[in-house]
Amino acid sequence: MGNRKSRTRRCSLGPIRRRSTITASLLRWYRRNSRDLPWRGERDPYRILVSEVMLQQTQVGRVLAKYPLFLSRFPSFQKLARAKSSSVIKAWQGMGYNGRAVRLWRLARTLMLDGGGKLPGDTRALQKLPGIGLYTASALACFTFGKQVAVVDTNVSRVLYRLFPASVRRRTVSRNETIRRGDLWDAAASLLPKGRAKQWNQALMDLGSTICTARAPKCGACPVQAHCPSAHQINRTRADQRKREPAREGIPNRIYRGRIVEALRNLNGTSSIGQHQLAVSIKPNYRRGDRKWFRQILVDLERDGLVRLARTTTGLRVSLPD
DNA sequence: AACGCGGGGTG
DNA sequence: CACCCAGCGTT
Repeated sequence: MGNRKSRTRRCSLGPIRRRSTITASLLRWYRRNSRDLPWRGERDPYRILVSEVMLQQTQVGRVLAKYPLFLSRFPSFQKLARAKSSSVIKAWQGMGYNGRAVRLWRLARTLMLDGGGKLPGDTRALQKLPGIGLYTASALACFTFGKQVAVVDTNVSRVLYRLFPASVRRRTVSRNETIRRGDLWDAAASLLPKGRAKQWNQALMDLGSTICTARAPKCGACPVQAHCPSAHQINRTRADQRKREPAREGIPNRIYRGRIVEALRNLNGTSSIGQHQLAVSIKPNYRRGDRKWFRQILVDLERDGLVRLARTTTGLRVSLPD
């Protein structure tokens, strides 16, 4: 793959000489500037998995604050699998995207049930597990099993697009600078320095998160600025017309969802709460006209495994699932 | 390909 | 206030 002669990849990234210079510069920079993150010192695949799932669309700073507590509460696949999903959802407090907690819990149960209690080592098998997509599978393969595979997250994606704009074409611009997926992963794979995938992937991530940032990148401090066609040319972030999300009185549904789960976390023990009392607590001006809307939110949450709904003679009661 | 999903930090 | 974040699953 690093063979200069038979490069038949679709997306050539230019002369091999310049690529070597870039990889060498970046690896050198990384040796002196790597972030010291707790999961980078871990060997246990479980502990790395937890960090990767937490890091899905969630900033490092927030994960740092929650990671140790979660691990002390659930130190292993087995402990996680034996726990009630409600306790996992509670431990997820403050992380956002609560569905990740449910999927992680389901993953642990799947593993204890028919996976021999251990993560598979290859990307393909990993991706079949709940909550593990292409990124997380690749990250696990590389960071815990030492596989020489590319790992492309939002940081890497941005760095590659800026460094190789001609080769890594941007197909669509959506929320994040989304790049045409195939090209991007191909480009990342063709860049991997032999035997250094782990350092290389983490170097790209660190560069993206500390220097080559989405807004106001610090090109003057960049180790590869001399090779970057985008250096000092990032003027403004794109107006990125966000689609409006489903909302009620200006507040997105997902915020109400978050409020509901948070309210249930704060109930004591196994208790549940009546639908109306819950509704009023998460939307103070709750009215009859909101009933259908609120019911749908609850049904969606139930589908996502985040709440349990119980029909009683007095009406609907809501709690965290067992 | 386009959505929906949390919630806090930043410019 | 709008953008941003170590993405994933569904449609």
